[in-house]
Amino acid sequence: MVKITDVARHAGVSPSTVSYALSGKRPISDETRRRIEASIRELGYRPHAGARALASSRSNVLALVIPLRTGIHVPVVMQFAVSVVTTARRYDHDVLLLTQEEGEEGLHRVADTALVDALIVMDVQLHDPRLPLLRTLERPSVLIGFPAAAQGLTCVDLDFRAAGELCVERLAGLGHRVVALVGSPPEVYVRETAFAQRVVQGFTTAADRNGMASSVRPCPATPAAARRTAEQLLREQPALTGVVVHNEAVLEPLVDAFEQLGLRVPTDLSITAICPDELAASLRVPVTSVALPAAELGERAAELLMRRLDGDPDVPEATLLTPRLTERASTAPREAP
Amino acid sequence: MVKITDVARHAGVSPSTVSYALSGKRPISDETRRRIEASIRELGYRPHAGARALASSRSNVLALVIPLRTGIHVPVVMQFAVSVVTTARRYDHDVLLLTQEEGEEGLHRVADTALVDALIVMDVQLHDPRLPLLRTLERPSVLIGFPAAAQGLTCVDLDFRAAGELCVERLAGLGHRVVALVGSPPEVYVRETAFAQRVVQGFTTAADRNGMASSVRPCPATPAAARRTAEQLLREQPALTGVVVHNEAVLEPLVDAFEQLGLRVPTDLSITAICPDELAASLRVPVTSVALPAAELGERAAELLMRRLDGDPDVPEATLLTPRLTERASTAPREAP
DNA sequence: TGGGGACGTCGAAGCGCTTCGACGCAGGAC
DNA sequence: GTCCTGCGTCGAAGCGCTTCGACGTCCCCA
Repeated sequence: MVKITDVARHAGVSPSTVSYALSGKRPISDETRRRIEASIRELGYRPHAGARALASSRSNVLALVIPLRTGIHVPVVMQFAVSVVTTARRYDHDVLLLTQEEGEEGLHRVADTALVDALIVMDVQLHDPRLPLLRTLERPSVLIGFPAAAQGLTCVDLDFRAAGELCVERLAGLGHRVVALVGSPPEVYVRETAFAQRVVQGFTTAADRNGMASSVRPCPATPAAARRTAEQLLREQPALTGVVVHNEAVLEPLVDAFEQLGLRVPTDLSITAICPDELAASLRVPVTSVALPAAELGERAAELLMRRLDGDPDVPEATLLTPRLTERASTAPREAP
Repeated sequence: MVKITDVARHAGVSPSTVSYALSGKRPISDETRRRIEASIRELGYRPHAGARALASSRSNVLALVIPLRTGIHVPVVMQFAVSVVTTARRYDHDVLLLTQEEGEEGLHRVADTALVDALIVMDVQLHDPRLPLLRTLERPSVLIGFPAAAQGLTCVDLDFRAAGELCVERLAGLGHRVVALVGSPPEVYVRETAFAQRVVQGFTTAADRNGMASSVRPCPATPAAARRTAEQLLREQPALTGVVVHNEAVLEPLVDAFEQLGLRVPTDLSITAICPDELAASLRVPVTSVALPAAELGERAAELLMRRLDGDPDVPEATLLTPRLTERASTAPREAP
């Protein structure tokens, strides 16, 4: 293994000079820098990560905690993770993958051993047991999702409340008066996943504001459940003409189910969804949707973390991305009755 | 930060004794060990990862390189990753996430800086440009997938050739004489992804062996493409009664398409697939399938790597998992003509 | 009864890097 | 001409841990 002393000798300087040339923390003459760079290239030098971490108390590694639970759309998690990795690399950092299964002990482990400099935590619950820990940890963290009490924590998320409202407002603008929300699987609400509840709030608020008849229905992530949900909705709200779907897994089967029950989309029934754009656009009937910007969320999270690591004093605590609705083929004005 | 010297003082022993108590590399009396453990607990000591890595030349971190490309089923990648992380943790290791985008430079970086002790590389191509690098790297690696020339490399994969054969043999056993393979998207074959080609080989071999009429058709990962493929197949092979699907994304739309074209599954058309069990089992018509054992592959890969890190001299180079077929509702004996 | 292990512990060296203080030197201000 | 300042570089200390060799003690066997 070639080390910094080898480079120093080869370039005719001291090890500290090589270190400063690499880090830029002290001025180095162009001439010297060039010699050092040449030596590094020639010898194929790579600084030892452990030695660096020990001496500088910086590992240049971020921890990313991903959820494993059911009811969470896997491609979204993946997109997010990839985006975090890509962004971290732009700032010369790497990403350590943790599963939620490891729990608080896992967070402690990687933080207290200085394996990582900072953490990104996904799938935050309204009353997440990890919050106190994250607050006391000596390393900064960014949460994806907003817990009930977010003070002192850096949080990033899509504004799901506004997303719910946006979907309803769109339907209202098209003249629909009776709407329903097909939500995430029941277990997601049971464990008080923040974003799911916010969608419900936004949906309800906007429906009330517009004087619409509305109902909310969680839905397990299976085609059979989708079909059952569609049947129940039509039975209980025969005048239903607008549906908001916040459940990636059943979006397609749900559309199919409605059509098999005799409703044409969008002629008889308008559908809007909150889901990744790729999914909405790829369906047989492309669905008008509010995008779930997983990649942007990942990027933002990583960037906020880098700012905090840089000691930036005014990193915003709350970052809510504004939802954007893309019109596709699943929405139309309500037919005159 | 509490360090090993603090623990040593608190327990009334020398730092080296604490270290040996922790690593078990030298015998320590029960009495002393207990005192040390108590001190560790009381002080909340966690060894500094960087210092450890520097002194022991072991970071206890594995690199996992995941593919980003199109045509690869995301949930499978995720399952695999989670399984690697879980298994690595069993052996007290963590996992650093790299994207394929980083390429050979990324491999070099994490290996040469001693950030990681070993690497797991997914989505290996038949003639993967990373192979020479992996061979010369001073750290062990395990590949998921078999390149054309695998000597000197530790590889793990499902036996896709056998999986292809198994699907055909099942159809043959049910009396089917005309079969087709709906494969992965064309780009997967273009870049010579090993597993896709092996399925084709197995399929063709078994079909020939059984004197069946057969055809192979790559299929883009969209419902529209699935429908088009179904139509073309029926046009070109009107006597078709058996289909093997090796393409997660189109499995469901393909079944739908066949049914819409007037074929009942399994009465008129038997279908077998190579895909994750969850997917096959969750469809409206549960599909007879050969499981893609992502979790098991991940576990095997991590375990092989741990053995190599332990210096085990006879770690097998090739590990091919035997495919298992699960009978479901999509296959039936061929109707008497 | 003496010698040789095994056991349990310690001290010191060193892993490869960063960083702090110091120092020589050139240039500008007076 | 002197003094000060800032630039560019060096040497040494030290980050927190592991590991090697050494040493004392005890026990067992000849």
